[in-house]
Amino acid sequence: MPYATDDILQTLRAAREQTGLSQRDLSARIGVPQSHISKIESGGTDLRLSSLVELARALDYELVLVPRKLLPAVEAIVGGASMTLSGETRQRATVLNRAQAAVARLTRTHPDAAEFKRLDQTLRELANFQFGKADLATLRAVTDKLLKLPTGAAALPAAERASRQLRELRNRIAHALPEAPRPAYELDEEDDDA
Amino acid sequence: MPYATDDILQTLRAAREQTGLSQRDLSARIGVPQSHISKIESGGTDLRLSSLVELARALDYELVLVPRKLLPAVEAIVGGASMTLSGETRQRATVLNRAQAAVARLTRTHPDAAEFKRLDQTLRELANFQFGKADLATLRAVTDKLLKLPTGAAALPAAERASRQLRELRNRIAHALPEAPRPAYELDEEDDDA
DNA sequence: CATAGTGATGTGCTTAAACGTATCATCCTT
DNA sequence: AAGGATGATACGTTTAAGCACATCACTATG
Repeated sequence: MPYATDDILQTLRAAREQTGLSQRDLSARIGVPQSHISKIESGGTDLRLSSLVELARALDYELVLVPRKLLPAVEAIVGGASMTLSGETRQRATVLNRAQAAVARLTRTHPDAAEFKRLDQTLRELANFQFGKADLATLRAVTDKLLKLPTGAAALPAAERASRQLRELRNRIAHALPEAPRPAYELDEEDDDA
Repeated sequence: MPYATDDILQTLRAAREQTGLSQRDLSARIGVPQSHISKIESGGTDLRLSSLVELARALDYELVLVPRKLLPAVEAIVGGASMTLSGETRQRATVLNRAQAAVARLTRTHPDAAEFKRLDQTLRELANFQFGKADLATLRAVTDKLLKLPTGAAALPAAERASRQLRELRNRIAHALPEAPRPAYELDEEDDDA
């Protein structure tokens, strides 16, 4: 049943994909089953206002009632057609998201470790940048390391190494230096390259 | 249950009052009982998205999903706090609304009469003005005449008179002339004054 | 005072949203 | 080929929105 509310649902889906969240991620965030998110996004259900607002806020959106006369002005700001974002941008969002999740997990097991707060802060700063394929690979590799980290106290040195690598990445991008002095994805002792 | 959707409902109510519609008018327009409108506006129900959109459109509003980052910019345009409008503005909206309804009724019974289309056009133009107490009284009086008009063909001369009076009113306001040459509410042969 | 229009409430019925849980086909990545 | 993650569907239960009809107190208006 194609309601006249299609663009809202489309915006919702675009917003979710833009932030690199899966339907399951989002559903977990607001405490509903994934099946529900799917039904909503495909227009198979007629959302209640409270649900819509909750959903929108989880994606950092807000629901606004706009007089028709002012619609063009507002759409000029918001960007009317919710642009389909490039695959690269999506990958970047996804990996950043995974990294934050990994740090969050580690923080839960080590609430005392200051290194994790520093890591989280670095990740937030990285979220403001637009970076290339090599940078993406670096972030992806570091994230994988963080995800595989055991929850024991022995993880701290590895975490510190990851933290340092991410700060270097941030600084390089921030200062727009040409390229990494040595391959960015040569992270550790073991594996050497893609 | 004070949802986080209060401002939306408040905007809805403000929009309705601004256009001079009663809950019954609005309910008739979108085909729901008045009790439902009341429950909605008082936050006693959790609207479905389709209903909300329908309601908003009936009031010439549109529902838009705005990224939090752009919220200040959008609110600057829309006017954030839905200003409580003065009682005079409300009366003006109400009477204009009644007048349009009266003309619409007459048009239905006389689809051929060009005078009614002219009347409707004049009313639309008047809607763009801000007018004082005397003008309001004039409009109110003419509207009452139109409302009491029989549906027979004999109504045409009276309609023509009303049309002329409204055009004079519009011209006077548009050109900001000091005041009506003769009391605006001396409309017809019969009654003489308030 | 009577009448008409306003918004707020109440009661009952039908339908569907919300939710839990589970399965499915499809992609990638290993 | 095996593995994990993705989004789309299905089924059953509970709760409430939507709707209709009816009443109420309040306020202007004649």
